Amino acid sequence: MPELPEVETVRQGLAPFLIGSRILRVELRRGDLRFPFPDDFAKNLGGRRIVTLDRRAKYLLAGLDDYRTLVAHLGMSGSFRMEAEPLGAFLFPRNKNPAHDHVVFFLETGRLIYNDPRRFGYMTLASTGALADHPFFAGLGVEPLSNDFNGGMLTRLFAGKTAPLKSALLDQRNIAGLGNIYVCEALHRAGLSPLRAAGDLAGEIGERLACAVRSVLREAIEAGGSSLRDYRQADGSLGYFQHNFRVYDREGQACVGVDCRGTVARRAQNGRSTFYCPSCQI
DNA sequence: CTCGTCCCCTGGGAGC
DNA sequence: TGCTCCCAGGGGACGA
Repeated sequence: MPELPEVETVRQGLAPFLIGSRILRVELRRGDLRFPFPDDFAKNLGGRRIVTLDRRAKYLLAGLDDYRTLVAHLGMSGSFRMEAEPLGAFLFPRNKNPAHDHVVFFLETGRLIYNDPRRFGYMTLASTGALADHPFFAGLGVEPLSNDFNGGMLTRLFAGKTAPLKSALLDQRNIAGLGNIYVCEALHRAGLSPLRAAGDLAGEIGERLACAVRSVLREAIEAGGSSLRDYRQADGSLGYFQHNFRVYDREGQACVGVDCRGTVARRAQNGRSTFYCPSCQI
């Protein structure tokens, strides 16, 4: 489900409820998600105050007052929702099967519930100061919305790589936070074929791709992310960037590129669907 | 190292 | 209506 824009949208939605709020207790309804919860996970969270809420790649990071950080990854189908009354109506997305509510955080500000049908998500506690060295983060690539990310660095990053552009962009060790949707969308915006070798980016083309990546991510965050199946914003409302897809899930439809008469195609790369226009992506 | 394939899990939609 | 098959916003473990 969630790529960088969705996680960022969730972060922004949860921040007012979480930052400054104390965790009264945590209820684990099963012992594992993708991985087992660490020993004493719930116990160690009880009584802590959340002081920061950040995002790295597709991870949510809740910094605690004991210099540890609650790390959460939503996998494909994970979602957080906040049930709180101060804002009026209960914030309760109706589409969630309560059988998949796996973790409940009882906060001073309400209940924060983690729901995840496929259980590809995971959570852990890590030392805040050593986060960069944690196995989840040590190998992660550049944040595409950071100042470090631009055409020159992208060209250098991909230099010598024989993997197709699609795979290189999806690889979290290169750029952290892109997923299948936004890779497809960025490549279309840049007019680049997903099949082209990554090492092949000349200077001006690298700049075009970097700009496309940044613009699609920024616009998606602005739109509250993309709601396909399970994704909702933290308050249960839908994102609407899916209405702006140019290629993703548009197989057989007309390319929306200016002056392009092509048709959107789909093919498998690394076991996932790539959507692209063979006419204007070269 | 770098690639591709398979797998984890549940649910929704298409087709018969 | 009900079954089967395919597919899905992620990513880790393999083997070549």
